[in-house]
Amino acid sequence: MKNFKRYLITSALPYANGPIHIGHLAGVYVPSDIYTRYLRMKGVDVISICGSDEHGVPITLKARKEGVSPQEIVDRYHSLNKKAFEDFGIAFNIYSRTSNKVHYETASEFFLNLYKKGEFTEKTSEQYFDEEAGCFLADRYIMGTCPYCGNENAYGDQCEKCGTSLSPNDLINPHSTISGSKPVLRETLHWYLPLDKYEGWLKKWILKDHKEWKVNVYGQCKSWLDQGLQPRAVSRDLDWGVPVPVEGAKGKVLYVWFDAPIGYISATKELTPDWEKYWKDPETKMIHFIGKDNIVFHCIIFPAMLKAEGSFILPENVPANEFLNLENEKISTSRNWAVWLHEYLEDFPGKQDVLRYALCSNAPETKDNDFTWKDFQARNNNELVAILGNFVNRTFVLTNNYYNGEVPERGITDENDNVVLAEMSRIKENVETSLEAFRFREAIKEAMNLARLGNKYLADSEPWKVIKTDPERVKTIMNIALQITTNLTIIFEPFLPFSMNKLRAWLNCDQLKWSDAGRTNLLMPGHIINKSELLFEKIEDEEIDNQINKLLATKKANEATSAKTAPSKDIVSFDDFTKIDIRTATILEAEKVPKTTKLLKLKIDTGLDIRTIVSGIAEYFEPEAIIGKQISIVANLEPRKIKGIESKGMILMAEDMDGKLVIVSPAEKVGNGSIIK
RNA sequence: GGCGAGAUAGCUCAGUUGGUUAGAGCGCAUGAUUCAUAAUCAUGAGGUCCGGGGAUCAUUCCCCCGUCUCGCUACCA
Repeated sequence: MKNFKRYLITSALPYANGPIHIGHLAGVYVPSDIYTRYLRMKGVDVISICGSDEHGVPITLKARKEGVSPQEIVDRYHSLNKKAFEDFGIAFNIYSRTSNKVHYETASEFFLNLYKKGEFTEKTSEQYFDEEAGCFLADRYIMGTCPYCGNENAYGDQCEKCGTSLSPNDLINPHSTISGSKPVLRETLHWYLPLDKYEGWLKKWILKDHKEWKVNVYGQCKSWLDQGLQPRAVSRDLDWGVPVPVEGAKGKVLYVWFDAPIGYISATKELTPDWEKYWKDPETKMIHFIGKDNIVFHCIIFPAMLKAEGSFILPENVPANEFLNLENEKISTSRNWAVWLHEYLEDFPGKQDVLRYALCSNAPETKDNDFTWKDFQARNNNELVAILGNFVNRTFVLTNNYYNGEVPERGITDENDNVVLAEMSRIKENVETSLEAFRFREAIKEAMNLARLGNKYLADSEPWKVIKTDPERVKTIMNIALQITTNLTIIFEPFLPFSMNKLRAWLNCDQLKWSDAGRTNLLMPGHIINKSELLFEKIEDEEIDNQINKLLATKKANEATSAKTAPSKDIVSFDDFTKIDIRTATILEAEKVPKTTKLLKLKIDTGLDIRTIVSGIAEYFEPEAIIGKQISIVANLEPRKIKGIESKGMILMAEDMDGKLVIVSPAEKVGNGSIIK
């Protein structure tokens, strides 16, 4: 096992188009913070790097929507998130941002280095250009009619109505969202990083040399490498981002995936003039904390960039977590389905550690997990309050009652005492092993065992009884209880820094080193401890109900807005309306179109004829289940070839907010071909 | 559609390089206890280890076929 001199910890740069939520915390920032704090307590040289990722198309879109500049958007979320992290006790050495000067310089320089070394390939391709606005259009800036569902507001990369992924060329009647004009195809030059060139090297580096990586991480890398890597464009036609620093690249910026990871480097530069020792000395151990959606970037693409540059070290490990759900549903920024960190801090002042504890205990380390407010409450009331807080409180009350806060002398210890004393260092080692292996759930559980040990020790030795018969013996018992309490301040420090800070103040003791954990003489006889308060408070049902109601309100609001989102269409004349031939029909046969996810091929009886209609409903209906159903169709729609099958007509569906489809059929059975009017 | 990961007690998760009674925490039940925020301690009940096949003396664990969840990917329509 290689011995490292220092650590470089990076945490995924949060995207500055929204606030931080519990999903980010559980997946990335809480584990990274625990790990960093642990290393600091060990006294090793470690820095923790993070910052806002502020480029990319979604930010420009949000800015446009709100009628402000992209800079205003990123300023807003950068300061919001930076403060929230600080208040939550995520102890980054620096929380930087990719819109600052150091980053522009660093990213340009990085690009130029590769450029000069000839690491890029250049390629021209045709892309849509807006002649009125005078710029190329990102896929998201192009709207048009979806060729599959007819939605007139489909984006160039995706139709949000039917969920289909599109390319801008698929759109019927494409128009620019900037000027509204019809875009034209124009040639544009881009630079590509030939990932294929690094395939062999990556295979060895990951598949052979890093078999210890988490199975989800390793598996996904293997899948990518087995499929073969393709060159990837590193530039885009956009005006928001780091300009491509070569001649003739006006209007081109570094693509955000290339730009963002360099943010780790520029943040380090901003932090210390010594940055190179963290990034270039092979005796530095670099760890990337990320979520599972980022695996490919951090395990394949960024390492390839670093390798291509040549002078940088590579990550030793990338402990990516899975995702956290909230009350059984996916967390979603756009749907406001989240517990936002800045709101939590307002709603639960002084309770940072409770959330840290709940998220760490239930971190999505091996699979997606669910956060519920009930679980949060239970973790607090049954574990933090009942086990940890209670033990601490018992020890303080007894010590203050019996000895006025003076730590008593430890006399002769009995067998049980010795077992308990020895157990402390065993727990320390267990926590250590778990942390080193990035098993944070296991680590925090083991830490809690120290408090359990304390409770059990008091229950077994019953000082409140013994005090009546053998006061000398009680001194030994309480000395041991106090040593356990002091050990708690070390063991729990990485997990619950706020509470341990309080506890140290009550114990009247300084912050100790990790290596002190397990020692049985941390508080010397005669040392005076202070009065204590409650380490944790119970959380009542009312507070939890408030939070749950808040979420229910969000749900309602979402339903209401989605009802509003379908704006009414233009008035049509009665004549126009009558042109549409809507009538009833019955499904005779239904089968899935092979090699598609959404398409069903239906044979229907329209009363006029038997015909074939292809419909994108396979995700919601089993073919067998809809055979015999009476439906409504548009019978005179222009036929269209879909997947090589001629589709004659369209089936009418009602679509709810989640995209769920429901068949529109007559309330009672009527003859096929009955006109709907 | 391709690929990756997951599916184990009411909940959140361990685990088994295949081997007699599958574990932990929380919840639940019962008992003990009162120093402690009804907090603690002990004991106990709870499981077709996603479904179906197969190989094996034996499998929750291996192989095959499915189902569900999540992620990545694909000019899938």
